[in-house]
Amino acid sequence: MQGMTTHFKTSKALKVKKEAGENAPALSDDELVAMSVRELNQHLRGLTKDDVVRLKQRRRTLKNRGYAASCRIKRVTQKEELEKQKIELQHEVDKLARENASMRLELDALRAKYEALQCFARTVTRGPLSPGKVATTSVITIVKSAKHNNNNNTNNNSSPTPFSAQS
Amino acid sequence: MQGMTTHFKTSKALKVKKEAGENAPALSDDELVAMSVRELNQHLRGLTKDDVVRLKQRRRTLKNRGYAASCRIKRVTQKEELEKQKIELQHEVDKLARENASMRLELDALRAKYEALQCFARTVTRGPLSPGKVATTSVITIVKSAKHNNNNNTNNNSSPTPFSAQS
DNA sequence: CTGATTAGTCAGCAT
DNA sequence: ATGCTGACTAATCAG
Repeated sequence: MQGMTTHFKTSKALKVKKEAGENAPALSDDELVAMSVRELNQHLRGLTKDDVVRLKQRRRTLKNRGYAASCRIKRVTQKEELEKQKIELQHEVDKLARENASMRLELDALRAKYEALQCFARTVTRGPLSPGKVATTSVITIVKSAKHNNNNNTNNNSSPTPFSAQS
Repeated sequence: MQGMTTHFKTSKALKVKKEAGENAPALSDDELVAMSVRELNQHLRGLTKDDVVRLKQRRRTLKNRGYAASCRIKRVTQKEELEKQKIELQHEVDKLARENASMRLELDALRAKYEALQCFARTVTRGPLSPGKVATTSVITIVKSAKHNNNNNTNNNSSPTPFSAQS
C-alpha cells in the first residue's frame, strides 16, 4: 500500500518549501499565509504592480497548499468514520443475532413445556381413567408447592416452576 | 522550488490533454502510452539522446497520469463499497430487530398462555382430590402415550387442541 | 522499470 | 476573496 517510512528528514526540500533568496521584503511562507488582507496591503506599499501580483499569487498558492492538505485529511477522516460505523453495525448485528438465537431456544423450550402440560391437562380432564391406548411414552412430572409463587423472572431451564415436562 | 516554467503544454486542456502541433514524429499521447518498450525503441532510432530522454520522460508522465486516475477511481470505489456494506448491515440490523421484537411478543404471549394453563391444571389436580390444604409439595408423575400424536409441529397460536388459554 | 501513493499546483466552482 | 475538490505532475515507495 503505502510506504509509511516516515522520513522526518525533509531538511530543505520536499515538505517544507522555503522560498530561496528573495529580495528585500523577505516574507516567510508562514507569515504570508497567516497575514490578513489588511496586513498584506501594508506590506504591499512601495512595490511594483508586478511584484504585488506576484506576492498575491504566492499567497494564494500557499493557501491552496493548506486547502489541499485539509482536503486530504478530511478524506481519510471520513473513510475512518465509515469504517468505524461499519464495525459498530457489525457488533450490533452480532448482538441481535445472539439475542435472537437464545430467544428462539427459549421459545422452543417453552413450546415443548406448554404442549406437555397441554397433554397432561387433557388426560386429567378427559377422564382420570381412560383405559384405552394411554400411557406409553410421555412423562410429566409436576412439582407443586402452594406457598409462594415468586416465579417468572429470567426463566432459566432449571425450572422451579410447578410443572416441568420431559419428552 | 519549481518555477512552473516547463509547461509549454497546458495549452487548453483539462481532461484530455492533446499535444498541439508537434514536429515530425508526431506521436499522440495515446499511442505513446499504449506502446510497448520494444515498439518505443523502434521509434527511438535516429533521435538525439536528448530527444530520447524527453520522449521517455513524456511517456513516464503520461503513464503517471493514468496511475493517478486509477488511484482516484479506486478511492471512490472503495468509499462506495464501504457505504454499500454499511447500508446492508443497517438492513440486517433492522431485520434482526424486527424478528427480535416479534419473537419477544410471541414469547410473552406463550408465557401467559402457559401460566394460565398451569393455573388451570393446578385447579383440576388439586380440586378433585384434596379440597383442604393438601398438596403443598406433592409430586405427580404421569406416564402417558398414544400411538401417534401428530399434532405438535410448529404449533401456531390457533390451537385446535382441547386446551387453549388466553390471559 | 512498473505501478501506486503522496504532496503540491492549478483550474474551476461555490460562497 | 476564500475554501474546496478534481486532475495533473513530480517524487518516492514497493515489488
